[in-house]
Amino acid sequence: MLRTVTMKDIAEECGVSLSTVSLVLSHSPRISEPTRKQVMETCERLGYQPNTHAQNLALRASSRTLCVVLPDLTDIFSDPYVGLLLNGIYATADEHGYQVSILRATSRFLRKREHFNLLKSHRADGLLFVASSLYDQYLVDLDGHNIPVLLVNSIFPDAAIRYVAADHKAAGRMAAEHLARLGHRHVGVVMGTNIQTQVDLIEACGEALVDCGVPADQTIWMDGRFNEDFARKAARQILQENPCTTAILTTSDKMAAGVLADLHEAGVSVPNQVSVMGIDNLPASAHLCPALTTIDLHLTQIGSRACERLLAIVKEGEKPCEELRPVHLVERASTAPPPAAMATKKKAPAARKKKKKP
Amino acid sequence: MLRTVTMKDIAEECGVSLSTVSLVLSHSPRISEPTRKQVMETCERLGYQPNTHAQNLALRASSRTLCVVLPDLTDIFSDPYVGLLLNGIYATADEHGYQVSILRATSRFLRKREHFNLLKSHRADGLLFVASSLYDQYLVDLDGHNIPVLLVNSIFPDAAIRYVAADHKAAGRMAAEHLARLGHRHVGVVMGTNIQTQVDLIEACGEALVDCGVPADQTIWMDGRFNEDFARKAARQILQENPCTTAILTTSDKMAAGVLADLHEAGVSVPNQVSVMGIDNLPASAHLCPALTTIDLHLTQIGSRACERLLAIVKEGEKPCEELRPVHLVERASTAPPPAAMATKKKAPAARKKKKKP
DNA sequence: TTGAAAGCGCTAACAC
DNA sequence: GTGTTAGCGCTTTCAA
Repeated sequence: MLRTVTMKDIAEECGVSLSTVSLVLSHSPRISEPTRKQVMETCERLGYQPNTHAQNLALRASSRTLCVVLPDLTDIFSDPYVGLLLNGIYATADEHGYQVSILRATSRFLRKREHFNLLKSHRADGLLFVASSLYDQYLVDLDGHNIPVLLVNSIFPDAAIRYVAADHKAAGRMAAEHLARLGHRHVGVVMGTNIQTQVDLIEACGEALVDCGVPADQTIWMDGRFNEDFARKAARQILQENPCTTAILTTSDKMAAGVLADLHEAGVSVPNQVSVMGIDNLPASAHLCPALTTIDLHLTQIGSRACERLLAIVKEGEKPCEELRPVHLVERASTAPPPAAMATKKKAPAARKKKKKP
Repeated sequence: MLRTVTMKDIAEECGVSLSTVSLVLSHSPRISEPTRKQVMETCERLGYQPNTHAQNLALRASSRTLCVVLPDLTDIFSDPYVGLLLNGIYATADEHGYQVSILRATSRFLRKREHFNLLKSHRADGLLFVASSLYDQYLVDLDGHNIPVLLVNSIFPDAAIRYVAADHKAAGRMAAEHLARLGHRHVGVVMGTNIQTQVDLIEACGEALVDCGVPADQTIWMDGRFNEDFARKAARQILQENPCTTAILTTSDKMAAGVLADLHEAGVSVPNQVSVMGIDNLPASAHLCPALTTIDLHLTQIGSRACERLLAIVKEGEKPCEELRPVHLVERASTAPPPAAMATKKKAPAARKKKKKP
């Protein structure tokens, strides 16, 4: 085991006082070169490492740590959406010499209102909330307290909490326009609505669709859980309800993968019969079959930017922050013009093998 | 901002001494009920929260924190492989009331040998290394020091470091046997060899293939980087080198996704013309087209188990740990018997459109 | 049952 | 230049 060596040990070993050692270690200029050298060397030799707790205590100061709070889902870390955000957060925290600590908003966490305690107990200098949903009503508490807190790629409508998020309205519009431009007139949308940014996205999408001349009643909206399984079922149902559907838009790449899988199973060819589009641009989406057309939310950048803004708040104090970041269309193989028969405005009889609902 | 309230504040407010407050908070039985109540209530009212640094310092003790060290790859968090391991680690740490802190082995980290410092500075009670490769020679240092360290799903051949890992040899054997059982006689293997467990896996796989009657010279081995892009190229090359190939095994699901994408692009039907198989069983693999046959390494469980073992070491001291965990075949749609023409032992002339290597 | 006091390892005035 | 000293907020004997 590593025996703990303290400043006192160094001082004794060198025959100097505690404060001399302290001064050397804090790079004070008013220390003679020989003493400095001797002390440094002894530290090296004995493997001295300051006790962080003592240091933080004496500095009555920050632990130079940011906390990321994740929802308490057992599989939260294996979600690449979260991962991308974390990539950015870590990179930026690192650059600024900050540690980051990831916590989950378990029921215990919420009961004890740990988000406050983290700050009070000096375990964190600031808090980043990632992937929080509209259900996370505890966030409302954060409003007003002027606490160094920031939401990463989410928005909380009921409270004035800082955020950095992708411009989801732009994303929704962009997706709608892309599909409309290709000629799609019957689209199905698979979405989750438990997150404000999603709500914004689909609202903008709906409007844009109408603006582009797609009659509102030709669009089917399927609302449900944010995973592949729901998406699979939703895809099937959309094609049953309206066999004329030539495009399915999902509000996440993860769901798009589910749709793709379902269509593959059902023998529906993508993009020849049906186009599929996602939102997020996860790394894996480029390697789906076919490669997925999507809107790049630049999640890593959002994480990075969020961390930057939070750090500014931590260091310089109170500041509002409501930053919407640009998004971009990534066109790949999963979208194409609708099949000829479908492209016409008049509802052509569908030549598809999907069986109708009994 | 939150004003810091200390034990002293509570003591004064209640008109008792500091130590009384301390005793109350540590649930000492020798405190009168009225005092206890009064103190507790005041803590509640004033929102008292102990200063962790002071506490840790006084306890000259653990910070009840485990550190996870990840390789310094910018996209490390969005890798679901890592995510699954983290899921397990976090769940278990939580259960035991431990925090976890994730660090990246940046060059600065290595230069300063932070893995030692984390322990010395009491920022961590134990260390978990995740996704480390054979290149991470700094791990060799860990040997001998009897430090609370454990490798998660990796093995380091040059040093005696504790580990909990999937039984990769079993996985290799299982995969080989599955393909052989289906009747495949010409298989291509796409692999990475910068990780000991991978080396073990492919060795076992190669032996099993031969044992099952697949002549060694009918197997093509492609070694390279651990990502989709390499896998895509490798797949193409395998089919060029041996158009008789009826099955491609990759040593990770991620690479399998790349192979699937490449075959899709090349118009090769999976599993009708070529079977594809992965290793890991990532959540997304069930939603690939077609759904991927793979070996489940139970990564979440490995993370969980690794954390458990480390915790035992932290609490009870030195213990060796070399634990190999069972793995299981997950049969899905991407594997099937080879096409009839290929199944015969005699090399039938290939009726495939892939062009031969010149 | 409660209080006083020492000490955890470090920082930062201030004195020499 | 270097040493002395008083905290930082908490735990924990030991006394009262």
